[in-house]
Amino acid sequence: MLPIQLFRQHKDLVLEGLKKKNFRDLDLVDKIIELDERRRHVQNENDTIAASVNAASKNIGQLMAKGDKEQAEQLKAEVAAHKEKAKELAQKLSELEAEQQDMIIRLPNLPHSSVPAGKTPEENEVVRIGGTTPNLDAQKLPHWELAAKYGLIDFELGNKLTGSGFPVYMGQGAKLQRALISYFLTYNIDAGYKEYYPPYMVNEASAYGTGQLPDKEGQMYHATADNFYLIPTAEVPVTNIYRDTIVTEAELPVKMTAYTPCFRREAGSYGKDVRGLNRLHQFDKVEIVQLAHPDRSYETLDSMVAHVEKLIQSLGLQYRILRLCGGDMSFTSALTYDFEVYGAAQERWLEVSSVSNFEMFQANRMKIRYKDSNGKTHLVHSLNGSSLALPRIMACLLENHQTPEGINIPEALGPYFGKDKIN
RNA sequence: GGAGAGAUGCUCGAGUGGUUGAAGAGGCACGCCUGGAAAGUGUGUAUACCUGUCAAAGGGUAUCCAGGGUUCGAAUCCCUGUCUCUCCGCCA
Repeated sequence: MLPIQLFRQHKDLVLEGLKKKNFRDLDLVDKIIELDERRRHVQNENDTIAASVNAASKNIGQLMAKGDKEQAEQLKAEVAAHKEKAKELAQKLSELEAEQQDMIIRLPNLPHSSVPAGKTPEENEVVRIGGTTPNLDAQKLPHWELAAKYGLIDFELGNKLTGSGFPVYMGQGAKLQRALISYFLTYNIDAGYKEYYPPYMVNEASAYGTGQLPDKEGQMYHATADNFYLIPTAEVPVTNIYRDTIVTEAELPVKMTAYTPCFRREAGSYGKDVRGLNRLHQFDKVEIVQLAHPDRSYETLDSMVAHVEKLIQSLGLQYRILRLCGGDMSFTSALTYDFEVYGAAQERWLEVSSVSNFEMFQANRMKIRYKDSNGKTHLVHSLNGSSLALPRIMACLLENHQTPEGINIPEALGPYFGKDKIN
């Protein structure tokens, strides 16, 4: 949610940003500004009348204490006349506040100046490509066949237990999963991130805080009996740890990491995109989240990109980094880098991480602030990224490191997996 | 799931209708004291919005879990919800 001050002070920037993000309903901006003026006017009236009622009440109290009943009764009658008007204004004010909130909440975050214009994923900018494509022979297999060949994952069994998109990992497949989680977490912790193990379900307030609600409830599984949502990413519970808190400037940046499974309904997707591990309803992910000083959040973003890049490199995978164009960015993001890894058998790029700076968009919703040396509070900037999403990493590890003798496990995973080959 | 108790500021904790945004204590910050420290001592220490201003100071409104209600006036009374604790039941 954009701060209202931004509309009042920099309307042009708001409009420019919204256009870049391909937001259509630009009239909303003027409506918000107009509504804001009305709201302030009404608040002024409301405050004035409330002040007079308060003063009169105080007077009545003093008169009562003195025993001057007559005077008190007279004042009461006077106040009663104001009361109706006061109630009306208070009602009006809360209506206007709600209306304003409803409008602002519909506006996406503004893109950073470096975000390329564009509407579709094709217009994303390739920042760089790293790693190398393995030389696989003609017998190369896609990961779902490798998974079957080595008994790593049973997709059919998942269908039986739950439904499609809920694979069962087993044997060395399960172990590889566990090894990846441990490796990623340790890697993050070594870089100064504090590990958290959060709930897998969140309440409405949390889902609202990171921007899943309203509007995107269709993407989450909803436990209606208790009104909880299964988390679509660890970002939700982890960022909300700091909801409604004020930290000192010295505490920034706050660096957090967590492993969680992620649950996504992915309604409407089907076909070859969802083959094997490419798209699941439940998958594992290790997430990194930072709360940064507004002046330094882009340095933070760069450092997170470098951090994720190094992690992918250590797995010996070919990857590319994209800077998303305005139209392909998420609602809440100001700048997003996507990491894609090349699946050498499928011959497709697969997204394995998305590193974003949300600037103050989430912080404003969640009221995450810091206090500067003058004692003034400001919103922090929030950032997050995957490091990393497991299924597609596993898919690419299987595909890219396959040999006739088995699947080579990258050296970095040795301490966690305990073997250098799946066979 | 059943019964009961409770939710106050950074923390503890007082407060059952009238200058209570909130006593007291602790913590923290700054000053004094000191050769330096401790002790002592003084001051300060919530958030949002409105107003004001180049900034600020200042003024106003709201907030004592949340949302409603009673009242001229609510932290204090009533209703609903949430959460916590204790006991019982169940249970990995």
